[in-house]
Amino acid sequence: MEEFTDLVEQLRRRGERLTPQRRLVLEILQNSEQHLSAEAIARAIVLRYPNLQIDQATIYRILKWLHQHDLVSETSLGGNHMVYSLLSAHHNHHHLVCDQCHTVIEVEPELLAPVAAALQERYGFQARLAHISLFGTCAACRLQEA
Amino acid sequence: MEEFTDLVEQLRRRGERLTPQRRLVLEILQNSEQHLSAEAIARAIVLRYPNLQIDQATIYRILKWLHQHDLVSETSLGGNHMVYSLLSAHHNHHHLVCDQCHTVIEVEPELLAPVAAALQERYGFQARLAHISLFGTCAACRLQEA
DNA sequence: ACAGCTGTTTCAAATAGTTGCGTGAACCTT
DNA sequence: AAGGTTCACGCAACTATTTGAAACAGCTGT
Repeated sequence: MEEFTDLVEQLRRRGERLTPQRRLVLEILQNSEQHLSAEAIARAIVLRYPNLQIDQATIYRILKWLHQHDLVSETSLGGNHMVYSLLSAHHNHHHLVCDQCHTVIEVEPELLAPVAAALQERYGFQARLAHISLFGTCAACRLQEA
Repeated sequence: MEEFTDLVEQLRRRGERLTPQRRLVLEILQNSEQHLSAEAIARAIVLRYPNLQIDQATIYRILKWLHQHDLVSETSLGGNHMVYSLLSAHHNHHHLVCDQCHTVIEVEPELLAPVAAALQERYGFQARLAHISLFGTCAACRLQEA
């Protein structure tokens, strides 16, 4: 809960407006260990506050807004929808997604740190490398091919 | 044109079925230097053969099929649609996409080669790193922020 | 050239996400 | 606490892409 007010304060300090809808989405993300889809967030809201309901367009706008402020990641895991999760300092990682069996392997964020450094140095580009997905073929599926 | 029959033969050898629609999409991709959206491909087809018309669902299915066979890349450049391009040995690259000004910087594929090697070695995962996009903030936009 | 098996095309409908616009609410000022 | 400005919300319409099902067409063997 402390983290929650933390985020709220962080946003307020940036001059952002805090609506109940925004607090709600933040709360849901805060209380989830996993990546959530926009629809899962909507369901979680209704589950927790059965008489509330947030428009889907609003949820998408809030997620985009949080993403722009670098508070959540927006990731494709190969399915037909994006998943979102809070960018806490701990618990960051990237994803290896197998195109064949759709398994997702989580890898340490350090793996891409040298890339980020190189981009910064050579292009002055500050890459946002958080919860990225890389697609390919996992070890098990490679074996099956042979 | 030689490359074209090359691709066709490559697919036929794999036992794939070659329909006029597939040849057409291949031809369009072959003759384009740039990344094309599905809609751009449809337009290009009508432009070249005004009395022909391929269903959009077919175009999407063909593009997915070519992507699965590692003949084309499927990339998001931050807009609301994917772009596709032939994976010729030459002319490969990755993209740095600025979230603010939407500028796209092309970078050499070698930049991610160490990552691919590390993933292979540590996870047995064979990553498909071709025409990937990394998002972030470009040098110019970073200056403006300060 | 023909027949048949199998995979592909088309059409229409579904899904994920976006956008324009009018109303309403957050936050600043007083 | 009231007033006004600015921006977010809700609704509905729209775009990009996917999927199911039925008709159709490559390719193989004859």
